[in-house]
Amino acid sequence: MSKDKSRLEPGAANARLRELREIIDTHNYRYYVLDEPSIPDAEYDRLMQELLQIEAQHPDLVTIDSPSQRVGAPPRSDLPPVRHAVPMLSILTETDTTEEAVLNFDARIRRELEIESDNELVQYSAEVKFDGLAINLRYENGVLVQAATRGNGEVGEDVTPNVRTIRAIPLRIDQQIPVLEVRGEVIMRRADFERMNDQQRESGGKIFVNPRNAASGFLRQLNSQITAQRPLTFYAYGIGEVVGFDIGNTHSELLDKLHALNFPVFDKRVISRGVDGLMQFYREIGKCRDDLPFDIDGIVYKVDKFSQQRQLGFRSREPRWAIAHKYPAQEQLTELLDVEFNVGRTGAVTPTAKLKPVFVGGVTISSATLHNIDEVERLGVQIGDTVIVRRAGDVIPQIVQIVPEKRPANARPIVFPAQCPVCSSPVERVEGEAVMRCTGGLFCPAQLKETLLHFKHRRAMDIEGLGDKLAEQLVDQKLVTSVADLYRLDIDTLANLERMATKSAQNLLDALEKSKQTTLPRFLFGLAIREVGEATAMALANYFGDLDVIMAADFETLQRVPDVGPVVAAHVVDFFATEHNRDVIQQLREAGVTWPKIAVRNRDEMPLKDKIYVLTGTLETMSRDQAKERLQLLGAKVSGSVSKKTSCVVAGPGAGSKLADAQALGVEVIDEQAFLERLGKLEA
DNA sequence: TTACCTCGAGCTCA
DNA sequence: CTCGAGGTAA
Repeated sequence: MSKDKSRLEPGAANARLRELREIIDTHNYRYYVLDEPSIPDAEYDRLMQELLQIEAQHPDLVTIDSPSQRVGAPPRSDLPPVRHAVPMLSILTETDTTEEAVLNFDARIRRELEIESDNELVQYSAEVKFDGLAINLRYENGVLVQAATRGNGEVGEDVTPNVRTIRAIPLRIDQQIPVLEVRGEVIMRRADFERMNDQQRESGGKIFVNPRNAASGFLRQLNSQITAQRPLTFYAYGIGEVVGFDIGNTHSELLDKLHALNFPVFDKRVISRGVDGLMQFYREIGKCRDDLPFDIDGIVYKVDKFSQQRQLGFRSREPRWAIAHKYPAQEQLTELLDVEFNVGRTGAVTPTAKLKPVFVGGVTISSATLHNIDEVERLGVQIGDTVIVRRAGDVIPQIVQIVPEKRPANARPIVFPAQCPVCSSPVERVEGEAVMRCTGGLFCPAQLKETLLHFKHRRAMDIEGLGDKLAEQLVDQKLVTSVADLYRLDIDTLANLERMATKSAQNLLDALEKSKQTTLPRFLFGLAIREVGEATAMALANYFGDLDVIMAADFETLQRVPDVGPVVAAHVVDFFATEHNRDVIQQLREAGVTWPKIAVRNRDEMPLKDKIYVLTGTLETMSRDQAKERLQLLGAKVSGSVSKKTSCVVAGPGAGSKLADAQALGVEVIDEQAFLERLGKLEA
C-alpha cells in the first residue's frame, strides 16, 4: 500500500483511485452486509483518508460511484428498506486524535459564525462517541412504530422486531407527540460481550470479534427471538423528524428532554464555553475509558445552540457543527512474525505470538498469547499472517482475527511440538482438555523454575530476593533440583552467580532463613499442588490442622472439606502419593521449615464464622495480608467491597469510599485499635 | 502485556 | 550507571 502523500500524476492517481475504491467497496460490503469486517476500523479510515486526499487533489477524477460519495453500503436485501424522513448523517471525515484538529474546528466555527471578539466563546456540548450501531426510532402518537439502521444515510433497514426486544428502549412514551424520531446507538456492554462469547465458545457457536460487531449482528438478525436473548442496550443522542414536540434551544437541553421521556442518555457529558473544557473532558474520559462499561471511539463535540447549528448547516454528508475527537484505536493490523512455545509451572505448553510491534490502545504490543491449539485452529492463523490485534477494557491484548487475503505465499502453519521445547519430554494432551502438557515434571527446567517462583511467592513462603533471573541461573546450573535444595545453598555458591555478590547472597540466605517460620496454609499453597490455590490451602489447613493428617487423608475424606470436590481431592491424593513429593516435604522439614500448630475447630466453633470483614485504609501495626490471614483463621471471610452483607469494616487512616459505604449502609466500623483488641480476645 | 517507579546492590571507571 | 526485584497502574 502506498503511504506516499505527495501529489500523484493523473494516470497514477486514477489507477490508485480505482484500486482504493475496489478495496473500500469490498470492506464496505463485508462490514455493512456481512457483519464480518476483515480489517480494523483504523485501517479502513486510513484507506478512506487516502481516497479523499487523492480525490481532493484531482477533483476531475471523482466519480459518482466512488465510496467517498456515500455512507456505507446499500442495505442488505433481506431486511425491508426504510427511507429516513431526515437523513441520518455521520461524523466521518472530520475525525482526528490530535488536539490541533479540535482547535482548527473551533477556529472554523468562529469564522463561519463571524465571531470576531476573542472574549466571545462558542458554547459546545461534548459526549462520548459510542462504538455501536446507529439507529433511528420512530414514535407516532407516543408508540414505537419503526426502528431502522442508518444504512447509507438515506435508506436504512427495518429492524423493528429486533429493537422491540431491547429493554433499554421504551416501546411507548408518556406524552402524546404526533411524531418523534429518537436517534442513538445500540451497543453491547463489554462484560455482556465477554460472557456471551464465553457461552458461544462452550457451545461451539460463533465467536464475535468485538462488541460492536456482535451488536450489529444481532440487531440485523432475522429471527428476533434470538435477538431477545442477547444483552443489547441503547443510548439516545439525537433526533430525526419531529412534529409537535418542543426540542428546546440547545442540544444539551434536547438530551435532557429525551432523558425525561425515559430514553437512556449517557450521563457523562458536559457543556463547555470554548474548547478548553472540551479538551479537559476528552482527557478525563480518556483516563477512565477502560472503566466505562462499553467501548467508545472518542468524544463528539457539537455546537450546542440549534440556532448556530442551523447557521452552519451541512456539507454533503455531514454536519458542519460537529466533530469527533478520537482516542487511539483499540484494534490494529500487524504481522505474526513467529510463535514461541512457553512451558508453565504445570507443564502447560502455551503458544505465544511474536508480533511486529504495533501501537494499540496506548501501548506497544509485541507479543500476545494464543492460548492453545483450539484457539489457533479457530483463528486459522499461520506464521506470516496479517492479524487484527485488539486491546480494550481488559488489559490483555488479543489476536481476534486474521486477514485471509493478506496471507503471504510463504506463510507456514503453526506446528505444536510433540516434545517439550525445553526438556524434550513428550507433550501430551489430556482427553477433554484444550491444553498440551510437558510430561517432564520437575525434571523439566521450565517447570522447575516456575515451581521455585511459586514457592517463593509473597503469599506462599515469601522469600524476598529470589527473582526471575536468579531462579533461571539456579536451575540452569543445576544448583537446585527441587524447592528443598533452596535451603542447601551456601554463600559461596550464590556469590559466584551473575549479578550476585556476598551482600546479595547473604540477603537471600537471610530471607530463606526467615521463610522457615511459616504457616501451614502458606506452606501448602507453596507446594504447588494442582488446583490448590491460596483459598483451598487455607481450607485444607483449617479442616485438618496438620500436614500429616492431610497427607494421610483419602479421596473421600478430602471432599468433606468445604469447596473441595473430586477434582481437587484427586490432585491432592496424587500429589502426596508421589514419592518424590513426600521426599521433598521431608527434606524441607529437616531443613527447619516449621509452622505453628493450628487448633482444629470445625466451622461452627469458629468465633467469626459467617462474618464478612472488609479492610480499608492503611493498617499501622500489620500488613493487610496479615490481617486477612488472622481473620480467616477465626473463620471470617475477607471481602474487597462493602455491601449489606458486610459484618464489619476495619478502617485505618486514609480510608476512602469503603468507609463512606459502610456508614451509608449502617455497617459496624472499627479502628485498628479496636480491631487488635478483638483479635486478641478471639484468638485466645 | 506493557510501562513506570523505587530500591538496593553490583559493576565500571576514574 | 545499570540491572534485577518488586510493586502498581493502565
